[in-house]
Amino acid sequence: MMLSGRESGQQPIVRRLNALRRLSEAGIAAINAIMREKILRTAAGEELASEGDRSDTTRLFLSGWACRYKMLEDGRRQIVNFILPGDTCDAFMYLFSTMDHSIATLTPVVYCELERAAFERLISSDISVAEAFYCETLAMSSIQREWALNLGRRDALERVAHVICELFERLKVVGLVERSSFAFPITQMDMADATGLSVVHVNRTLQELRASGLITLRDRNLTIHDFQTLSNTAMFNPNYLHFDRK
Amino acid sequence: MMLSGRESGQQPIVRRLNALRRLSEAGIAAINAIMREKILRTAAGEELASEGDRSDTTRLFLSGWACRYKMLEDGRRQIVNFILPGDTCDAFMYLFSTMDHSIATLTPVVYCELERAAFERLISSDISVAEAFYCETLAMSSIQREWALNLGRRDALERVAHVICELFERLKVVGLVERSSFAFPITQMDMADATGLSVVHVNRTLQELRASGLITLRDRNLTIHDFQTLSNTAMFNPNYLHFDRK
DNA sequence: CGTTTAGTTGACCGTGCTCAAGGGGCGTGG
DNA sequence: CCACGCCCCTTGAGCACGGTCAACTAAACG
Repeated sequence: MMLSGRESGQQPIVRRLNALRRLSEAGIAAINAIMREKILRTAAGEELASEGDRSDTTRLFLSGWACRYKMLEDGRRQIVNFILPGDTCDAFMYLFSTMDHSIATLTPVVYCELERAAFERLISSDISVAEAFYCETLAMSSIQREWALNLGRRDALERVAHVICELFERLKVVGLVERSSFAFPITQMDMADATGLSVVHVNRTLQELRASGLITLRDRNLTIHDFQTLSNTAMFNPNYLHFDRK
Repeated sequence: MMLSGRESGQQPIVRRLNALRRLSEAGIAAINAIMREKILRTAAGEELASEGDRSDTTRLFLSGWACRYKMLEDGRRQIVNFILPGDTCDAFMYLFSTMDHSIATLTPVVYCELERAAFERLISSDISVAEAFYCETLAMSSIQREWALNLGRRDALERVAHVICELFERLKVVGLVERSSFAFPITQMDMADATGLSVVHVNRTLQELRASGLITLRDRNLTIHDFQTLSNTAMFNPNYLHFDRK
């Protein structure tokens, strides 16, 4: 599928929002304008927000990977979502008093930070922008539902395959996939916490996927050799990502 | 905790929204007014919406239980959320072209159905109403995250205990708990699909909870004898429900 | 009454966990 | 420059949590 010239040159925030809902030219301009304001850089392994914190700032992720996670008192951790370039983090979260989960970077990250007022100004400037951010919030919710299905009803092989398929589709939309290959910067530990498995079992599962020739994962780079078979194994249906741009 | 007179007499939609975010008097009036329009009744086991459908109507649940669920091709089912009296179903979902999950009633249900236009009129009539519905959408998202933690990192006993604690708190807010007892109309099969366990194991787990004196479950009625211990075993932290009414 | 649906129990088994040990790569400091 | 420590990946062995299969009971319902 070819991308139109209008899309392929855009930065990830615009690409993603535009995949969720068609942005107007004015909307794109407004987003690009605000993006020049406050750009921050963070190292890997930093906690950007913690459960219990106040939640006043919205973050627009430009590059790098992060995750949302929750922990149990005894140290068990569950990653509930990955945050990828183009993702918006905690739009509207300021309506609640506190964060119900934490956010940590998995790699060095570059993002644009917006105070509540700046974000509200942005969404009130253009209806298509507002709707796109609503869609982004709903899409996060939809991904959470799919993850519940993943964690509750898929076995180890299916789970790992499913996470890989999701990452592939999400990265593709923001232009970070090149001939079925993409940077895959997370550790097997992170993968374990995302799939509800142990590190040891994730290791064995990845080897199974490698042995059957479906993927190559080397030097933090993942190549999908047979997406059809991989997505069949995972019973992956991309509809829940809502990249249909109604 | 005593409820003020203003709250205890309200119907569940107002009680729940008001727990998420303080409603204005005008907002409460607007909700009560619209609630007189189109009230529908459905039997148990009916599918209200199916994955892939268009999603134009918002439903406000007045009584009975329903669930959101997703299925895999081979029949495995995961309940991703319960829908209880006072819950709003698919506000803003019309921004997407299709449903990413299905909704089915677990008991006979009474709800108010709003077309997109009617819902948009409602939220544009009062800012506190609009914000309360935004909060409702965000709260659903937060519950999904907690469920991912539940499914990924808690063992069987903890999972079942956690679901019971959540239902207890959510029903309490809408006034459906009486001295630690509440109607518990779902089957062990439903519980299994919500916790990612098998029916057999849910049965054994419930018996374990009964044997340790934490709960009584008989005739579709559940009593919690020791909420403190139950919520400790579940590592239940009610913050994620966001009943803090910032 | 027969049929269906929900709950219960037992026996066996398998997926995935735990524990443990070892290897490779890389950064840091002596 | 090498030694050391740390992080991440890998592999093996044993085990346990929870699944599957099957049978039976009880209640609900036509």
